[in-house]
Amino acid sequence: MTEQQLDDWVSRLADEVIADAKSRGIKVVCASGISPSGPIHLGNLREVMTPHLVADEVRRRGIDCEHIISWDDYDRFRKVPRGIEGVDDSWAEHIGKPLTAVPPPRGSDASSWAEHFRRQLEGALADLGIRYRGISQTQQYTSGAYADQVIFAMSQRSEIDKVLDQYRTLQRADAPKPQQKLDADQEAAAAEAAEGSGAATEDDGATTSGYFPYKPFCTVCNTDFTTVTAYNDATAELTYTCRCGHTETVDLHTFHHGKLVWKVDWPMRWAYEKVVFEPSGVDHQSPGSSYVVGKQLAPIFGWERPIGPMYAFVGIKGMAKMSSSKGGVPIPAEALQIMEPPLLRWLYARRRPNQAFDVAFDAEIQRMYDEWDALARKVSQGAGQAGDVAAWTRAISTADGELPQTAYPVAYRTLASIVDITTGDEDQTLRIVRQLDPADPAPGLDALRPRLDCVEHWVATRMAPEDRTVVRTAPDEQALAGADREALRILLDGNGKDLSRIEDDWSLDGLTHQVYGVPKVQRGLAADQIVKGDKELSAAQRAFFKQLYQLLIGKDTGPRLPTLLLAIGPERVRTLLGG
RNA sequence: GGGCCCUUAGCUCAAUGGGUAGAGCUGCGGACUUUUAAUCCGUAGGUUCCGGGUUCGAGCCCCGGGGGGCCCA
Repeated sequence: MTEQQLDDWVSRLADEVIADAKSRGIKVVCASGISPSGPIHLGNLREVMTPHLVADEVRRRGIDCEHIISWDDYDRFRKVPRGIEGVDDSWAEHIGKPLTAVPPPRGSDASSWAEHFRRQLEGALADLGIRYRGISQTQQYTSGAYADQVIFAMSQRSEIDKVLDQYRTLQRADAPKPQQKLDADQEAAAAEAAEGSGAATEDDGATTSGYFPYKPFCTVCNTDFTTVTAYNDATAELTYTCRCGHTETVDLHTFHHGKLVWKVDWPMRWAYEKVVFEPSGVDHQSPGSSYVVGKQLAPIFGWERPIGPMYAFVGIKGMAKMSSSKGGVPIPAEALQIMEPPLLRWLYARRRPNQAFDVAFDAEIQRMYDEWDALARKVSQGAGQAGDVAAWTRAISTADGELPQTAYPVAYRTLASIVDITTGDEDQTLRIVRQLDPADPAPGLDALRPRLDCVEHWVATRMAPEDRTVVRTAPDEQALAGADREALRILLDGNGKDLSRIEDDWSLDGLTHQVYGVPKVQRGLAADQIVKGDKELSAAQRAFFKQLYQLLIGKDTGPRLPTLLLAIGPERVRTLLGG
């Protein structure tokens, strides 16, 4: 099956990319650009996963290919993100500095803001089996790697300005007059939008003294609140002034303390790295966005805009209050605490880039896992449609080999329910798990990992309180008083005939026999008598079970009783059931 | 005001470069002495958002419109 070429959206993009690289006589280079300006969330992961999947498909076909990740860590620190632990308003003093010159959140041992957030992602990328070459833009710019490109861009500034100006005037001409007052919400949203990232809102380099696509960071205060006031094309000497009062003339041949504005920086790098494939988010779809403008700017640098689908946003389903108080949207590392790498890969591989999807952190994750397990079963039987098989293959493996998988996969929801009632007790967990399939019992808990670790983390941090099973610590005397005491006595002590004391066979099977036997002997039947289609008996069983759940955990329903009893233990069961 | 994406069964989505619309979940029915399930089998369910056009043939391509999402101004 691995011999056969996969057939899905990734494969079709790879066809395109390979053909393009071939026609230009170059190696396939797929690129991602990540700005470590704050937590790099699951939406940003699409920026990495999409080129990764394409690059990986190219490699699977035995064609040389590279995936680069440009860390845009020389971007300016725009604003202080809210809700990040160890960060407060005092970080505002760093606004305008390169991200690598901003201190990391308190408590981090990273060397800078950029490194702190970059490292969080790097760990997850390793777990996900993503192979790439990381390129720090700080490193590139400050080393002078782009010096020629910077000087070239400056020499082409009127050309560049002309392109950018099309959109500037277009936007003004088409802008409708504001006809109604904005309400408070709209105003706040507008302010947020104006202040926020948004490639198109970025300063494109226009100043009152002319257009310059390069912006220096001030050598005194290290911010980019600078204005270029003069430039000499013959000598590459540039003069700037800064908000802080500093003024200086520098030679761009040797001065490497600034960067091209984003809309110019991007096309320059396409050319510099010979990028053939680089997707972008839907925020680049509007006219005047860097991706649209880049199509016209790339030729100036002797390149053409790479193939680049727009990818839709990734939503998060079921963020409990804990995360909202904690502030941000979850990052890949957090997702990997509750789901295995192949599952996360699958979520990104199964949907085409233009489809939005959600990553579930709530109980929906159980359904996701059910689907995943069903897919694995289907594929192992040789069934499944082309797209399904492709997504599954991309999820569990890369061109470099297979990712670690759980040897003995038990359904996520089953494990969740077991971990919930055993509160993580390993002996009990193992005992219950081994009962699941007596014909092929789990060899040990290690065979259940890493999925079990994910489940334990999910139960501990994400399971909804109302779904949790909380065993009573003391008997509910009132409920006990109204209970069917005879039934409880038979359950605990037997009926002196075919049901014995509950402790006598304290096993899953024994307890099953016991709990189902009680309503039968109460009705004069043998405890193990086979009864078919007796509606009354069914009703009696249900009522009896409901009573037990109430006495044990204060709810009408819960985990299967034998399992629950096993987890609670005989002494506590006797206490809670009155004797 | 402009742009991009989406619109298929109750829900989530498929449909190898036009060729009789399929899965999963849910629902319903049944089996299993084993719940309100952690099993298995069966089954129902669609005017493919609407209107035109191209074609022998359109879920798919073209035009117009509706609805939803997002971006920009």
